[in-house]
Amino acid sequence: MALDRTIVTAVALELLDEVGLEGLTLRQLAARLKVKAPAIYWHFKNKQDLIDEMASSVFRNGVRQIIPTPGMKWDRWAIAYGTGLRRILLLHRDGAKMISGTRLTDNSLYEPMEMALRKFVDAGFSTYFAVVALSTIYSYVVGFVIEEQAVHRFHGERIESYEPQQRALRIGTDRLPLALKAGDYLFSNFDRRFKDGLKLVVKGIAIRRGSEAGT
Amino acid sequence: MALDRTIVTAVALELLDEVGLEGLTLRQLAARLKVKAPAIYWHFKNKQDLIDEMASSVFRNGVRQIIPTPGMKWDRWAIAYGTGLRRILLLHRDGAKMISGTRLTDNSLYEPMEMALRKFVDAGFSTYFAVVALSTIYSYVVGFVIEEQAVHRFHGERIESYEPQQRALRIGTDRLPLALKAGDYLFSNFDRRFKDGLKLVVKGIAIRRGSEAGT
DNA sequence: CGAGCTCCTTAACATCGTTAAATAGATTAA
DNA sequence: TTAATCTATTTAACGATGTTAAGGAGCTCG
Repeated sequence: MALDRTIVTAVALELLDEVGLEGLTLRQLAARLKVKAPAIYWHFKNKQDLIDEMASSVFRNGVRQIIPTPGMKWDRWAIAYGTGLRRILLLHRDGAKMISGTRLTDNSLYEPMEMALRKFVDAGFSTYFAVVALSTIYSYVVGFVIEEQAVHRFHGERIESYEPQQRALRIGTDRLPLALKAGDYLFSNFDRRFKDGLKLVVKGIAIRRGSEAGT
Repeated sequence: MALDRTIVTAVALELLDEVGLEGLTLRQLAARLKVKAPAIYWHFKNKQDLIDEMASSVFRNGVRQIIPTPGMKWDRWAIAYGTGLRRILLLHRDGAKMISGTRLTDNSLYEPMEMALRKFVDAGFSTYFAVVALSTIYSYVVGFVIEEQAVHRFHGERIESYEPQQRALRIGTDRLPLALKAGDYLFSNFDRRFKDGLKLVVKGIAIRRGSEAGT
């Protein structure tokens, strides 16, 4: 009855948060919608089509967070872009994996991209280097959050084999002191490490701005 | 008979190259090994265990490419590390996705990590910033190659909806000139864009070296 | 010779994505 | 008003998947 792509997508995202991307099945989703599984095929071509729509929906809802603010200087905005992008990916369990495996064909996403590139170009970047800058931040964020969500699954819970003690046991105490210590930084305080990595990328963009790319 | 984890893993990687991560099934793998599917369970706890081993194997074989050379300056090596890491991920279809979804628990990987961190620390970085630097490159590379392999699946073939013309149609010609032009850069010449992004990251590491992180 | 271990097969299970066909309800056309 | 058409779903089924249980062949060693 009152069943359309929007509602199916919304409920699918709820289910995603509970069972993860692997656990997301059409039968479970259908049950939540008080419907049988094949009914979903009236609204979506197949499961991938549904997942594409889920990803697009998440992006569409969050895109405001990463649209350039007119007055803001390019480097401050670049930080805001990376931060906002991460926040979007963290909105749902396995968010980064979901989005990375998806073709974001939603046309409404090209306009924010245009604005983002414009921000760089207006600051004096070539179009090519604007693309490099933007996509480098994007790659960094997606890569970071995929790792983050592999450890944190959602908010809170941790996965056993990432427990510091387990890791320490495998490494041994003496021979690899740096690798051992690295665990403290790698598996806790993701916020801080993310921010520091992002700052570093933006600094790199700034410094390579004049010297055009490829040199 | 002559069936062990090494052989199963090797054949699984061959199969991966032909069918991709989604198409990789235990029955197909078993057929190649001239064996029935449950035989695999003698050597591996389950499918994830197999995939973990595949990923670890790829890494173990390629790790030499990303081990620091003693004489090399840290920033030149950082470039070599990113480049080598990408090459490893590109060795197999869906390589980046495979590795990103995997816990690399192989103990033999901690030693290269130790050496990598040592390279940074010896150059004057704090342990924390060495971790930030290394993991930032890692995240960037993984994120980049996931995208790259979504477009290129393997070497050569391209996926239809990424075809420039298709994209141009969706975007429209006039209103979003930068987003349109971006397609040229985003979907061709991955080598160049990767290298430029990597350079940018390494430059960022260099500049933030003195000013400790978190500031 | 026989017990036990290693490694594989046969058989089966629940579950999955997906398709085909039937069907109820609403809308439209005659 | 009735017949036809369209929309949205159900029922039934298919082939395929990961995985488990039980059994059996072949080797090793007491």
